[in-house]
Amino acid sequence: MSTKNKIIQTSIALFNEHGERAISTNHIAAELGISPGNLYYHFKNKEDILQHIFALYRDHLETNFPTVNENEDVVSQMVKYLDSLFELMWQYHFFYDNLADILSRDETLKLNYLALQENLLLQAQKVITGLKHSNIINIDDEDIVDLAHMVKITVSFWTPYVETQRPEGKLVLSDIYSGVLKVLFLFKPYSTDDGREKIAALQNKYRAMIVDSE
Amino acid sequence: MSTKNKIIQTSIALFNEHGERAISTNHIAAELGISPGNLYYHFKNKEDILQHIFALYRDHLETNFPTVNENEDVVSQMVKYLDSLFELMWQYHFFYDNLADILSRDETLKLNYLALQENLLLQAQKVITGLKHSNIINIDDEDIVDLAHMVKITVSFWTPYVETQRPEGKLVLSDIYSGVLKVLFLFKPYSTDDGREKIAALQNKYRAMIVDSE
DNA sequence: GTCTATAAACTGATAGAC
DNA sequence: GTCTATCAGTTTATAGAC
Repeated sequence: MSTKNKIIQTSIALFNEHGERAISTNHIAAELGISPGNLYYHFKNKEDILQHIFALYRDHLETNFPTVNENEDVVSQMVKYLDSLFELMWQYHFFYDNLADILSRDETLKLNYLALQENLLLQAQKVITGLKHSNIINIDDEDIVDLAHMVKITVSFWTPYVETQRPEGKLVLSDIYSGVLKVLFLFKPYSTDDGREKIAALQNKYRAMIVDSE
Repeated sequence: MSTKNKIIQTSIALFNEHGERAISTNHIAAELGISPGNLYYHFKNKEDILQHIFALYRDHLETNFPTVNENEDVVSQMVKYLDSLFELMWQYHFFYDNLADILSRDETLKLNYLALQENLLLQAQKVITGLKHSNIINIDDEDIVDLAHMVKITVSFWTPYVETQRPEGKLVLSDIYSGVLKVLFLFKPYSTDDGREKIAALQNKYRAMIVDSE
């Protein structure tokens, strides 16, 4: 792996472990066993590193946008998407632990973040519309945007919520599953008779996975 | 006002304006026109200031816990509570902009925060149970805890969500109202025929308030 | 590409005079 | 209670040698 890539990977690991704020460029260099000068040869500054990390995150996200496979069950497609989404949030959770702060210090990053958010809102609306057209849920069209926002808030802030609700703030694998369950919970009250069963089955599956992983 | 109080109030204002991270004890002293030494006479360190601010926040919150006035409409009691809750979140929004980070640096603060959270979860459950017993909503008892968590996430992260969804991150008064609307939206799919009307009436009221305040 | 050395700026914090 | 003076430590960032 190139030094540049090593710096990015080590930064992500340290940021997730100790928080972005607590980690200086010196820490990153020391962890890698390289000099601070070398780090600054590869990156203009810490902001620059954060921007590269965000680009990586966005790429993961955009290559995993929900597929529209007509032959496959809509619900299982959605759950696959949710699954990879929450895992991604786990991989980059430091970013959401400090979201408002990080974005307020870097105008460029903020603009990139905003562009992605617009995309994600549309994506969430598409998923909800798909569930509606497949008769899984029944929701007024005028409520779709609101529900999409609720899904976004839940996904975005699930990791900081979990971390701040327990004495030892470490995230574990089962937290991903309970995040998926929270989104299913948002859909549940809108479910049709048909959808209710499918959602209940998924809930049971994820609850079992939580128990298994402990 | 005592110097100690002035330091707290100025700190809240500066933290909300520029973010907690960007504001040092030197900044606070300079803004007040006092010396850094004087600030350290009143507070042991920056953590100490944050703990005092949190105590203030908690006191506001606990004196505004939802009243159980049997003679008054349950829904309007709840909305009054939501209203003051979101206003409080606005007054201390810097705290939630950086929640995971701030708590990870101060064990004592984290424990105080956790104790409050337990209380708030119970409080949210009580409100939901109240709505159920008044026949405003219809919800399975086993779903109440999940819904309470969703309400908590929504209230806690509403201000950072709004700030990070627009180019200029400043919060305005109407953001409080749309926060209340988001919580009403969470209750809506559970509403009974009777409750649906009451919730719709409130939605209209808050939507009008948003328009008026712009 | 990488290292050493180092500067400039800032932060948190304290001692001692008034 | 408040100020001046000052410290030790940290962070970001660069210049110049290898």
